[in-house]
Amino acid sequence: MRREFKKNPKVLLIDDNYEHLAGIRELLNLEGTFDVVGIATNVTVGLNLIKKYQPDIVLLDMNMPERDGLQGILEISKLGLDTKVLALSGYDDADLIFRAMKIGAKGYVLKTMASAQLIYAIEEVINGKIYLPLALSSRFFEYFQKSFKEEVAKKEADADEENLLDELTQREEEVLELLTQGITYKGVASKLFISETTVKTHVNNIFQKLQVNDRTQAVLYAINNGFLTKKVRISA
Amino acid sequence: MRREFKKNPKVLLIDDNYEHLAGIRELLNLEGTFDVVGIATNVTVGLNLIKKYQPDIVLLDMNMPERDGLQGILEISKLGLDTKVLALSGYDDADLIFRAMKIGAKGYVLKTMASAQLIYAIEEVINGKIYLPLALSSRFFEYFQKSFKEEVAKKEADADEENLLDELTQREEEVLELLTQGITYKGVASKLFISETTVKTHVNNIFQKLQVNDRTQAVLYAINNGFLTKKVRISA
DNA sequence: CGATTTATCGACCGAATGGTCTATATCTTT
DNA sequence: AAAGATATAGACCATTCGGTCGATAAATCG
Repeated sequence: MRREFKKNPKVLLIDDNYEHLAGIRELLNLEGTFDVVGIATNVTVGLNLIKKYQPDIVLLDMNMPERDGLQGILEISKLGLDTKVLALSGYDDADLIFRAMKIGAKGYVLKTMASAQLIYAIEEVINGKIYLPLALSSRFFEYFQKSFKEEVAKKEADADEENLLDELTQREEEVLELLTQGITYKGVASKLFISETTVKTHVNNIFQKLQVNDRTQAVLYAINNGFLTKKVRISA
Repeated sequence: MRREFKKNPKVLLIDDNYEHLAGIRELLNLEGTFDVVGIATNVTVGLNLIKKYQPDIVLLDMNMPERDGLQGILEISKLGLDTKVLALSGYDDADLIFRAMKIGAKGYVLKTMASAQLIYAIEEVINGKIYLPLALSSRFFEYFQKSFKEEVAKKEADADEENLLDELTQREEEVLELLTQGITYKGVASKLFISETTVKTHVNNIFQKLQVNDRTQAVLYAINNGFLTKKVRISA
């Protein structure tokens, strides 16, 4: 038996640029510590190869026509194997990086990066880590914070501006909650053990306090102002 | 004038551990390229100092009693100055890191890290970059992906299960969209230049397709099944 | 204690809603 | 050409909705 004692990790490459594909294969073969078990120039073929060889890691180009890289990540993860995906891209598009990481890519490297860094990234990912070069993680975090900036600003504004929902009495909240389930006045009356007239009185008060004219608008206001999620709201 | 030609960046420290506070001040003074303009052992005092000295960067301890670090970040950002916040913590708590970065911390370093790395982090942040050491960004990404895992899984499930909204014809969608704004039949009729009877016919068809009995339930179904965000939905 | 808020209820009324049945004109699909 | 889906519309009717006025009782607040 002339085999290595330590089995090499299986690597699969997907990239629509065949030259680049061949280049990486060559690089990894020279390195000698990886087995490139397959290459594909599109996701469809790649998926079949993954099913067949169950590689430890897939280097997946993000910038491909038709079925793009993001979709590819999702479909690979849908296979249910524990194949890791290392995203490859020619550009440091923050949005692309963000979305790729969000849906489960274990790393993201640029094609322009040095071979040594690519090797390192592959090793890290295979070892169960997540690897994003400093330059890219920087872009990622800018985008990440930007995408949450509105949310944070809104939360601050929400805290400042008085919520009309706070004007409601307990009983009115109960009525509103039932209204948001599309229950009729008669139904609300029987659920709360009060008369239909009383329900109507409460509803009228609710409308005035929320400054709306009908139940649909009241329900919309309630939803948009966190009435349903009120009790489960996060602090920061 | 014996002043330096290049003005040193102003640094402010907030940490409830006074010894640690003094230690960092000493370190930065020795370094000679920073001006420590103030120190505070709680956020309240710190905020006043920030208002007074408008530092370029604040080193803010995350693990403080009472008003905690996260709240501190929010309040500093609320001041509207462009003071950057570098979070300090004794532990690599993924949740804390995630939330701190989410609400706008420009970096996050552990107290156990080497002085040189702290200096480097401060410099990076002052230069407008976001700095997260590899070890912490790794933790961050694990947490990040975990928190999106459910969302992704749900999105896949959503794609599988047929959405009753897809049964609607174009015209019915238009009608439903107006219904979700709480517009009356008469109003919908005039907006779509059709008779009220026709609106009612469409509405009836909508109810049957969505398996509901009234407009409130229809609106709720629409919202819960992404009707309003349908056109702006992200692909992956 | 008097004033205010809150919760309850009745009666009356007009407008809006929802259901059903029928019917016509287009347009697509088989 | 026949069948099916779609958009349009009228007639009729019961129910629901929303508004208004007034009224009682309990609780709270100053």
